[in-house]
Amino acid sequence: MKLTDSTTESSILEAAKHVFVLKGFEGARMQEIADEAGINKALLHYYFRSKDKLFEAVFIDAFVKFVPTILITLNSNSPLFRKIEVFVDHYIEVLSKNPFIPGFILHELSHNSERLSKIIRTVGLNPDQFSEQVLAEINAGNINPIDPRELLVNILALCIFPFAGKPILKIVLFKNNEEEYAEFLNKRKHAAAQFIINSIKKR
Amino acid sequence: MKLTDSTTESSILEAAKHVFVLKGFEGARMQEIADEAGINKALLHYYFRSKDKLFEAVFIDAFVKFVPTILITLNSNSPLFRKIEVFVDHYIEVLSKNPFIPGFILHELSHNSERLSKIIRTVGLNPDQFSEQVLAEINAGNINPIDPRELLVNILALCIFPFAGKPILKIVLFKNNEEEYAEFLNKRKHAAAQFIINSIKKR
DNA sequence: GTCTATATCCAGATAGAC
DNA sequence: GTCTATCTGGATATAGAC
Repeated sequence: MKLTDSTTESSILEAAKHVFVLKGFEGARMQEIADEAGINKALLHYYFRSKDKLFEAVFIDAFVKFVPTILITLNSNSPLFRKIEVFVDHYIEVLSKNPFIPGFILHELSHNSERLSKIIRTVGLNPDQFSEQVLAEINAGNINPIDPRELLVNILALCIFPFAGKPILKIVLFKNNEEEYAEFLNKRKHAAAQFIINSIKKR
Repeated sequence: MKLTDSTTESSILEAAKHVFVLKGFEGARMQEIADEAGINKALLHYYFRSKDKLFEAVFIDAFVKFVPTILITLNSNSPLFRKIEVFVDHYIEVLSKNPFIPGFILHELSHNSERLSKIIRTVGLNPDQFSEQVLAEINAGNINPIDPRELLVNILALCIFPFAGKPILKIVLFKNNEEEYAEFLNKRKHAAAQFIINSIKKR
């Protein structure tokens, strides 16, 4: 978009992303972002007019990076079971490297749905192709009948919830042990896919 | 706890709960809580010393009301399949009446895990009895092998995610139509339980 | 472009009358 | 207990020198 992709601008964006994702819009402080970017507050306002604008840039970036790929993968041409395996494995892997993104997106979306919903629509998420595929498999007698939207929500829930709910799950299941939780997530790449396929597979 | 359960105190708590749950700790304003309770800011500080204290009262109340019942139900004596059906139906029903609670608890827990994790431990959540039951069913050859913790997380994920992710799901799946989403959640009480049971049931 | 200094605003908290 | 008025700190944002 900009030709002058100065180091400053990108380091601001990087710092802002870090702070906003961790603290949320309301909890984030411009001072902290400035510190983390190694500059001062005034420069933040020079590059981005306001906290609002800076946040919007960060949110759009995170949203576009993490959400549409969901449907791109699910709308691909792979056979259904393989698609589910690949998706779950890939998405849990990505989220393991960005564990705070789900909570960030869900929270900000809940609290600014008016302002941010236009972003969602701009991206143009469409689950129709996935739905068609599911219905075709049902008609062919390969899987048990299920509302494709239910299946889609289930897949997303099983991937995302372990991250959004990490703080409490880690305590309840693993006495707050970080390594064990990481191992749990790793096993889950396979286990969650298997759980889904087991449920819909005709036997 | 207090003998003088004045109307004022309870109306403050009610207003505070409403505002905190909707806006989060950082987003909430004492002024808004005072307005909603029909009093002024000074009285808030008279009853609860600070915003922090008021928040803690609200959070504990919400947490104790919504989280431990999860495990009480799952640790009951019902047979596994019936237990899952009852739990899913009951929990989706409860959350339908308090749709913002999941996001509230998950978000605040993520951002104050140090301060709030003692609350979690105080409540004493223990999934062991549920785990035992699952393992017993596996050994008896009634269900397919599965890590009980995976199963627990899956059940919670399928119930909670549709609420935490409501803003985006409503747009992607139903073009933002509220009634259709409510109907989706209603069908889900049965569909989600069936999805789980299908997956673990030996056939 | 980058800084220091400052303006402006607003939220949490307190003082003190009633 | 409840109010009005006020203090105080901190956060966003701007002015203006370099």
